[in-house]
Amino acid sequence: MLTERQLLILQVIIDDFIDSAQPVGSRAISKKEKVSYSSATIRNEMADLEEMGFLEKTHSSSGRVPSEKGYRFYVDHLMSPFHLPRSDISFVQEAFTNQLVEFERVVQQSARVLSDLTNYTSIILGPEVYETRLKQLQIIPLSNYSAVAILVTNTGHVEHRSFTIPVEIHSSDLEKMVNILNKKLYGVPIIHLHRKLNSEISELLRQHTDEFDKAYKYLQAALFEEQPVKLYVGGKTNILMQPEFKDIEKVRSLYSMIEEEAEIAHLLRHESDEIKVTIGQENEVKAMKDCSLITASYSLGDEQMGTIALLGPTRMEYSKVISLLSLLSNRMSQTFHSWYQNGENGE
Amino acid sequence: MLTERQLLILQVIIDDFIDSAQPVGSRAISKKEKVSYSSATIRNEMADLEEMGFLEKTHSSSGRVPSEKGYRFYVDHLMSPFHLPRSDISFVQEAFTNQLVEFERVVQQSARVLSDLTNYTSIILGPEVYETRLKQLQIIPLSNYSAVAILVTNTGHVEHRSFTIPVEIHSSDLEKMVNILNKKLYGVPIIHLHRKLNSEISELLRQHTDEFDKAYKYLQAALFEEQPVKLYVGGKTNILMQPEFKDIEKVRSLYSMIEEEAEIAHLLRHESDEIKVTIGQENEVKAMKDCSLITASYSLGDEQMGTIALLGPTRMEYSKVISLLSLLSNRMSQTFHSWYQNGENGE
DNA sequence: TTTAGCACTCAGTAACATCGAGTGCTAACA
DNA sequence: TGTTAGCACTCGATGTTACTGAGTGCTAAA
Repeated sequence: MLTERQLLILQVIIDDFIDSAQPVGSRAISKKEKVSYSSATIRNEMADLEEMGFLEKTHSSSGRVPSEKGYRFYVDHLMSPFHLPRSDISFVQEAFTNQLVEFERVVQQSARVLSDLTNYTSIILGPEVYETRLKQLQIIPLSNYSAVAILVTNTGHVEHRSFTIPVEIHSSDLEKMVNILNKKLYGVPIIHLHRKLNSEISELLRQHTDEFDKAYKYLQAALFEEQPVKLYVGGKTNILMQPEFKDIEKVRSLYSMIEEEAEIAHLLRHESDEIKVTIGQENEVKAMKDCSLITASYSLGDEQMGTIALLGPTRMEYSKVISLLSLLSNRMSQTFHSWYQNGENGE
Repeated sequence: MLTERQLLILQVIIDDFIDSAQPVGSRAISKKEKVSYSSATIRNEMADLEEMGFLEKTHSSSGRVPSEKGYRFYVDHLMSPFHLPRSDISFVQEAFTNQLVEFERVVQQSARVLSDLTNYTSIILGPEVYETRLKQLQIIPLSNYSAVAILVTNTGHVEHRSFTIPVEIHSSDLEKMVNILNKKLYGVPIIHLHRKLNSEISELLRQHTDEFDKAYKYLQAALFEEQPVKLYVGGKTNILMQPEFKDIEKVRSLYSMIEEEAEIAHLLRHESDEIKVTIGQENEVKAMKDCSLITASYSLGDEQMGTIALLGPTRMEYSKVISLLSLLSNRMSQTFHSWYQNGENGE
């Protein structure tokens, strides 16, 4: 077990290192207000803390640097709560006072806020709204050969796709089909659309002509293909400001990782509604072994909608980032909740 | 004037440097097949070429490096035409064989193709279709308090925006208004929408109730706000592979430049339908002083729709890039043309 | 006019000394 | 017995010097 003094020293060292990015020496610590021991004492404690695996040296006569275990301990037990400055809080508030009435915009805006208020890269996953239901389906012919299909959900989300119409399909057929679909599918949760289509509806449609069948296939391809979850990334260049990314090679591997949307999406998705901190090697992905990822979820009532995250070096301002993520995830949930209430009752 | 021999030597030097990124020495040149002079002769010529400003030295005893003037001359007079490998050509073809029927997708795809086939960053501006006309306007109520407005053009482009409805406006009013708008605005070119709305239509609407007026204001804000032209960027990380961008500082300034969409858009827009090469300091923007930008336009008939561009270090494979841009811009124009024909006739 | 030859330049590298921030350890102190 | 002063030691960083070699410019001969 760690003594009070060790806890204090470890905390001060990590705080200092997070701030300065430089190995911390015993003398520097002994000079801190909070600490009233001589550098020699500190040195002894440091040696112990290193032996226990919380600190590391970059070379035999260097100051100490937190190990990943050190960060982990810091995050779990040591970190002092961060009070966001007024300016930051009002910056967040302002971002939400705009007439935002689309999920997409709120999410985009939030990503920007997160990266603007930190020196890290923000990643937001979602929103995946399980309660999203089909509001309306529409086909608008553009010519004899093409049309655009539009799908509107009760959350105001609009999905659209243009497609060419094979000659053998008449546009009136399409129209009829859309009418049928609208009747049958109104209010169906989007995530069940696919299934519902494949089971009931395709059966129903097949009772009509062959042309229907073909038209249906087209429509399905156009509108109901599995859509990957959206990823919003903000402040990609922030990473370049971190001294740990002076090495182009690191930057490259991290950037190309971020492009791998599927992988990121998988990484972000998380169960609990608590804030989760993943430090360095705790990350499954190699390219992130020098990074920490902090994730929080936003939700609609009990249902989780998505994840917001910040990606930075392991030397991260954990405390600040956690406060910020917490604030933002609440603010997002709140916003969505208020809409949804209206949407439900207002019909 | 330059002698034949000087032309040859300059060409070989620049070709070599583009390939190797290393200063080129006289000995290396004299060993090339095409060149049958001794290194001493080459040295003399090099000294002359340097005096004329086509070459530079990095230090007094280093090999030569092309100056910007050298590149300019190379691009204008020296470059040998590049034959794209079969594989590249078929790669481009394949990208266009998909069932692409939306401008956006074609453009996105093209940006990807460009960056995949080069080690540079691709930027595509547009499409700005002057012939785009309003096809249909729609308001779909989501609740008593909100609705989504959808605008569809004859090119299959869909624009949408959710908005909250103030209590004093009844949704049936909105509906009526949309009907009027649809009648009056059908077929109006999108770029004239704004004007038309402000002149004729608002007059017309004002003849109705006050509520109409308010609803109209809302709708206008929601749908017809000036939309900035879209920018598609591909292969941002490609820049990191270039040895001239080993310096993080350069990368950062370039990246933050690319984020300035308005500026980039302004830079890319270009008049002629020829391929335009801008080398180093010829660029107005400071952050691009070590870069070259090569732009080509794609069009619909005589009307230019937008610009495709590649951004890389001044040491660029000009020849290859020009061939590629030319191929792609043709391919894009062709594709759009074929749709548009259909769209026009098919009503 | 071309080229061989040679003196010269300078980035890059390696070897070596110096400096100083930091450590670990020991012995003295409260 | 816990704390601290003192000191020898370590090692990255920095600076000096010397050496190497790819490259040049110039001169003189072919």
